[in-house]
Amino acid sequence: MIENNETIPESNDSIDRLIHEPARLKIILYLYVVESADFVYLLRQTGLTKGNLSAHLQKLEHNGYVEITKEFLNRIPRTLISLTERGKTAFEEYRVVIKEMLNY
Amino acid sequence: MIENNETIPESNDSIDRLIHEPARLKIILYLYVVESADFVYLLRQTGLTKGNLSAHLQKLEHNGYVEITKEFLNRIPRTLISLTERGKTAFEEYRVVIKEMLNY
DNA sequence: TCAAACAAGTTTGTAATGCAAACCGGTTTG
DNA sequence: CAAACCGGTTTGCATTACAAACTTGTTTGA
Repeated sequence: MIENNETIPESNDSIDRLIHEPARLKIILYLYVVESADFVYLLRQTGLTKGNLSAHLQKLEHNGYVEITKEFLNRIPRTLISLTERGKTAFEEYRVVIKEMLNY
Repeated sequence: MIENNETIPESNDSIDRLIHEPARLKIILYLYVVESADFVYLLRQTGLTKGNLSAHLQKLEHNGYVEITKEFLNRIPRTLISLTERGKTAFEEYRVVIKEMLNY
């Protein structure tokens, strides 16, 4: 039923939860400076477990924030990950939002 | 079932998830400037639903970040919420951590 | 007068999420 | 040629955020 005259929550939450999640924030921070990294590198840098990293990367990929390409480097698979333009922009916007919130 | 989490110091320089959650971050931001607010005020300011606000406040209270006192103002209940010293410190530390992270 | 509406929260049910263990296909090693 | 190893992915589980439903008490109004 329709009800309740409570304040309508502002749908404009503005914090991008996809980036906000600490594990993904870490990932993005690395990608932002490196421009391209492979799975193993991120694994070491972030300290996440493999499963965890894999899941987060897939989430980022599904949202178009990162691009994942797989290649073989003399028979060994190699997964390259890079921030897309969209991901880069989203991160920059996220940073602005947080900065304003915490005002510094 | 594992219980208890009293006073686990956020020792490491990792992100304090209790503050990091957007809904609670909002709450804390208001409390940080206002020093004391009532439930209804926070409700309007944050745009959260009542249930949601209630749950988050309880979580903050259980971790000693806020103090909740209930009083009656001519028969009407009034819930006052304020940041504790611990909460204030935690927030300031959180801000430093985020700042460092995003200010590479 | 008393029931219906309202106000201020709390509790409950559920869907989404993060996490690590288990798994998998291929490769190297002993 | 089996066992260990690598680079990931999938699965199962515990936690969480969220809003609906409920609760307790007060005001309104017919």
